[in-house]
This record gives sequence, C-alpha cells and structure tokens, in this order.
Amino acid sequence: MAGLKRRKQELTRGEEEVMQVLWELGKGTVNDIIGRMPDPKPKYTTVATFIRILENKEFVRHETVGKGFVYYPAVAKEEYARTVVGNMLASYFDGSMSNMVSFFSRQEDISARELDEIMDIVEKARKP
Amino acid sequence: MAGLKRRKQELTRGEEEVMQVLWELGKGTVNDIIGRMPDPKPKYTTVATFIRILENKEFVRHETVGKGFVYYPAVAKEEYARTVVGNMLASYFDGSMSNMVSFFSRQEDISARELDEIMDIVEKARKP
DNA sequence: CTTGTTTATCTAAAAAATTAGTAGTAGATT
DNA sequence: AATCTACTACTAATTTTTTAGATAAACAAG
Repeated sequence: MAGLKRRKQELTRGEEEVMQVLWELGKGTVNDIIGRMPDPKPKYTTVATFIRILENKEFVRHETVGKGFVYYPAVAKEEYARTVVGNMLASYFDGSMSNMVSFFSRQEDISARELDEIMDIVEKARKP
Repeated sequence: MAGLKRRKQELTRGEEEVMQVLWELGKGTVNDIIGRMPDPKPKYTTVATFIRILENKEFVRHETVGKGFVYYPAVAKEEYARTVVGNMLASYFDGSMSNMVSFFSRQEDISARELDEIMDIVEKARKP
C-alpha cells in the first residue's frame, strides 16, 4: 500500500503455522509436518508451497535424506519470538515490557503463582 | 484453508494500522486518520474501506457531526491487546507470561531500569 | 439557483496469501 | 525392463486483503 507498510521479515499466518510445526519437530519431511497439523489436514502440495516460500525467506533449509528432503528451521523460534514480541510491545505498550506486565497485573490476568515466578526471575536477573 | 485456520477476531495488518490511529486519536474523520498516517498517504477511499470493514467487525462506530461522520473505537486498545498478547504467549511462550519475562531477562533485552520497574509492579500486585 | 467541493457508499481492480493440480523424476516392486 | 509409488518442482486457481475509481448526496460559494 502506502501508509500501510509491511513490517520486514514477518511471516504470514499460514507461513507461521508451518514454522510452528517445524519448530516443534526440530526437523521433518512434508508428511511429518502434515501429520502434526490439526484436521482437516492441508494437502501435501499446500504445505510444500509454504515450505518453498519459507526457504526463499530463509526461515527453512533442507537436507537430502534417502530419496527425499528433510526440512528444518534456519531461524530459531526464540529469535523470531523476539521480533514478534518487539512489534507487539511497540504497537501496544509503548515498547516497554514493564508497561505490559503492569497492565496485565492490574487486569488480574496474571495468577499469584505467575507473579511469584516473575518476581524470582527478575530478582535473579538483577543481581547476577 | 483447513489445518491453517484463522484465529477469530483478529485484524489484518491494514485494519490494525487504521485502528492504531483511531486509538491514538480517540475519535476522528477519515481525513483526520489520513493526516496521522505516514507518507505516502493512502487515498481517502482506501481508508474509508478499512473503516467500513472495521465497522462490520464492530471494532469501530461512528456518530454524525455536521455534514459528515466522526469515527471512534468500539473496542479499546487494551481489550484488543489482550487478544494479541494472549495469542503471542500461546504461540511462543507456552501461554506463560513468566516464561516470556524469563526469556527476555536471560537475553539481556530488558534494561536494569525495566527490571526495577517490573519488580515494583509485581511487588505491589502481590500484596494489595 | 447553478457550480464547485466534500464526503460517504458502492463497485471493482490489483496485489497478496492460500490452496491445490499436474508433470516430471528417481527409486522400489514385480 | 515395465510399472508403480513417493516425492519435488512448477504452475495456476481461488480466496482474502488492499487499493482506489466512480457515483451520488449534502453543502457552500458565487
């Protein structure tokens, strides 16, 4: 478009769904991926197309095993999560993680156990 | 598709960009919205189309002011942020906010000041 | 009151994303 | 070797999203 510009290196929803399966599997063939997808399962060629797109975007690579290909992530889930979280924080919490935590704790969307855990994590991170 | 199913009540990227402006403005005409969009600005009818879609999705409403319409959000930014964050946590952090905080504190993506702030927030939330 | 301006609605073109068919190939099977 | 099978590559149809033109209505200016 114009004012409505794409954020670079973002996956579409379909691409992301395939990546999620591949992150879970570690590696696998197209059929392995389909096997992990919920019903109704997409056709082989549909998933193969997403894989091709993901290889072009350099999110996926493959190696030849026997007659066919085994695909695996070229971008770690954690690495992509950073992008996603960064965009989300920028869009909704002024780029600040503490703003986000603050909002959710006010909303009581975080359980007492979660709060305890966050407390521990932050304490440890502060004095290493 | 099939295995690749849409998450309900999610906005497309273009729709979301218009919503962001409307959330920022509180309320405004189509031209007000265009005025806040980055160059190159979209055409009037482009934004008007997104507004119509957003009204159908009940994310936006309007009132008549003078000759034209003034649009305003029907869904608060915070409310939609919950959906977005919820989906993100489910996809990348096993649904757990503390997992997310943990990951980012390990990555040293959170500054010392942010950690202090989160500490304060969590402390206060724990004993009200 | 006629002409220009603004703006909402309707329609549709263009682009992007999703889905899937077909063909070609290499290896397995009889 | 001829056939069958499983797979990748290529192509394309379909659907969704994005973009914007054309039309019509309301109002303002001369």
